[in-house]
Amino acid sequence: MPKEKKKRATIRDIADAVGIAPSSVSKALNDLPTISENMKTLVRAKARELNYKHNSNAANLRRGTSRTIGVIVPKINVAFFADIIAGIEQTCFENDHRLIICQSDESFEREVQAVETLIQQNVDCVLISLSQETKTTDHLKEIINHNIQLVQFDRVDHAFGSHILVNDNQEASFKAVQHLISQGYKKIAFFGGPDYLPLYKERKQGYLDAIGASGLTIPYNFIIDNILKKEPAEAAAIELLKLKTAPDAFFTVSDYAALGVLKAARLYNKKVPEDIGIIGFSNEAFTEVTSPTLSSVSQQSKKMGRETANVYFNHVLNQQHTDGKVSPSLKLVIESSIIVRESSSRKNKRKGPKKDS
Amino acid sequence: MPKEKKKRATIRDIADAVGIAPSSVSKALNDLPTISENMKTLVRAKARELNYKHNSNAANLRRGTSRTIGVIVPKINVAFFADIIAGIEQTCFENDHRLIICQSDESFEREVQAVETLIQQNVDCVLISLSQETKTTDHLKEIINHNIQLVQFDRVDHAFGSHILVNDNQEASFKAVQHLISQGYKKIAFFGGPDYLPLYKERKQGYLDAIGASGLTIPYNFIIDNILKKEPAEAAAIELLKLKTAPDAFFTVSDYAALGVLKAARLYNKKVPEDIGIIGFSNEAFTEVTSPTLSSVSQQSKKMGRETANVYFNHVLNQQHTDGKVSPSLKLVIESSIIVRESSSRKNKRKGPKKDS
DNA sequence: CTGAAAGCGCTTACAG
DNA sequence: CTGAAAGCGCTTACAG
Repeated sequence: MPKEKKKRATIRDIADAVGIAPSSVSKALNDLPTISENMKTLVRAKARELNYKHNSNAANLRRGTSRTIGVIVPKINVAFFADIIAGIEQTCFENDHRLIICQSDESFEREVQAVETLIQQNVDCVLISLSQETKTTDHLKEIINHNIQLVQFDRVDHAFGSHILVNDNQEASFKAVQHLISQGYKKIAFFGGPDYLPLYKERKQGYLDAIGASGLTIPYNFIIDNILKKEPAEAAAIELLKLKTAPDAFFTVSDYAALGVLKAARLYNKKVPEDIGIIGFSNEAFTEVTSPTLSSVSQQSKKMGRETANVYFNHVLNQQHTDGKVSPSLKLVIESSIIVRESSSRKNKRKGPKKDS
Repeated sequence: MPKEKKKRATIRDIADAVGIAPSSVSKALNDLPTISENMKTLVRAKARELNYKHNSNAANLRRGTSRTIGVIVPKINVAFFADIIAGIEQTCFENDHRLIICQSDESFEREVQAVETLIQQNVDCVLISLSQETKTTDHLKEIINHNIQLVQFDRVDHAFGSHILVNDNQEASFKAVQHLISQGYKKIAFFGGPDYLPLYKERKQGYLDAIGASGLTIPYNFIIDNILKKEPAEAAAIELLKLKTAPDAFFTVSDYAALGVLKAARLYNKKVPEDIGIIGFSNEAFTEVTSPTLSSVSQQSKKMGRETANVYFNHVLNQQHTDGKVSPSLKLVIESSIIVRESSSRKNKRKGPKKDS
């Protein structure tokens, strides 16, 4: 065997070997109806023999479409985004599209660069969740300017006219608190996030709505913002549990905070869920392994990824094929689900909660 | 504004606008020394004005190289692989390469398809961690046959001649057990994985080596295979703790198993780390939030991702540039680090363990 | 320093 | 049903 690099086989090689024109080879490989079955069989056999691989670069250039989706997320290795990416990948695979992944690392500058990269790569569609630093959206306009489809998800700019996919934070909180009430808890404390972020504002509003709808009265000091981590949650829970009228349940907008509450309860020898109910948010992996296991709100992140990609595949592509018109921007909301585990199951104890996959 | 799709600007558009040849525009934009600074400035200004974006597809086709890396992992949304991908992405970004991600979903068939896809995409290099189903490597040979570089990581076929990057499982276990011994634990039990997998065989050997080196004697029944989850670990630990001569420490090859041991210890009112020492493996996120926090072996997955990509960027590319020779296959081992937390810190209690990022 | 020409490997009207 | 020709947007010897 000679050592020199063997060049990849091209349709021309197949054409020469079979004794037909390259254009016919192309049509045969693409299974166009204008080629005889006989010839297709011949061509396919020769292609296999020559170890021919289709050259996407060339085809993309010619076609002007790349069958590639680009996705930009703040962090690839945060469980929420990793799950979303897994969902997107699955849907892309089903639709025979490639996936190029960029991470902004929460930097506006890197996000702009990522957009630039994806435009250069000629992707057909960009799926993006904005970085924390992102305040302007000129770079998103660039995407549109280059006739590339755009779908925003989770961290979105509502003011920018694109398809959008978000969680139902408010409704999810509402349901979480409703669940606690259904279990007989009456004095439900709330540990929120920084109130200036829409996400946390919504989660708080859902709590307030559920309390309001139930007719329960909650003291002001049961509602505390900006408690996302374990340690502050533990400290805050201890303060509340000291009170004469202490909470009998906690709804926290973070699972880490729920963990802190759990520790505080243990310190006070309060039994969970008998004396104290707890439900967190995000359905982190550890909620399944604590003792007791922690109830939580699942954002169904993998499903969210699938839905995001499907906005392109089902909605945009179909529209383009059928009427060629640009459809108005979609606003989709992914329904969260309440994962009931031990920490909030005072009645009708369940085994084997639904798993989020 | 007219509604028709505006075409992307090309180098020809710039050429016409500036009044020079397209080839000169290309050279100017690529900053080749053969073009005057004056002209470069002119061209760049016009490019910006026309909102020109480089077309990677065209350039790749012409150059025959895509500046794109392909990566195939079993699961995108498993923390270990998500971290590895984050590391790979970071290194690709630093080296101005794109990243195409495929997941085999532990299916051999999908892995073969992913390889096919990446060859078609003309990637310059494939980074792969094999699926559980993968027993043959003809598809890897295909990669080589198409002059594409190949680096295997973590789940590798040692027999296949490619660059390889793996963890130091055996050495890591050795160090973990050594750590327990240094803390004064003497009767150290081992909960392993399925013994037929090399990974777990290595971890077990490391344990045995450390015990052997220390001169300690361990009863046979302290060594139990195939305990990876929480519940079996809890049950097994309970059985051991019942004994007259019970273990005073547990090394488990999974953090979930460590969690089960922790629960068993709590049941027996054994204090951790005073009465019982525990160290797990993988440094899962939850090890930081349990009470007490769990010591664990960190595989430094993000670093592993960076190193994997760097095999291509530092080693392969450099070799190609300097002497053009194909270098022999590299075998790299990533050193794990012992993350000492509360569950094994009987002496010299530390605060703030090193974080794995 | 600038330009004309060829060509990367496909696909797609168009002709026959 | 098959083929000849043009061209997608670049890059790169080569000439001047």
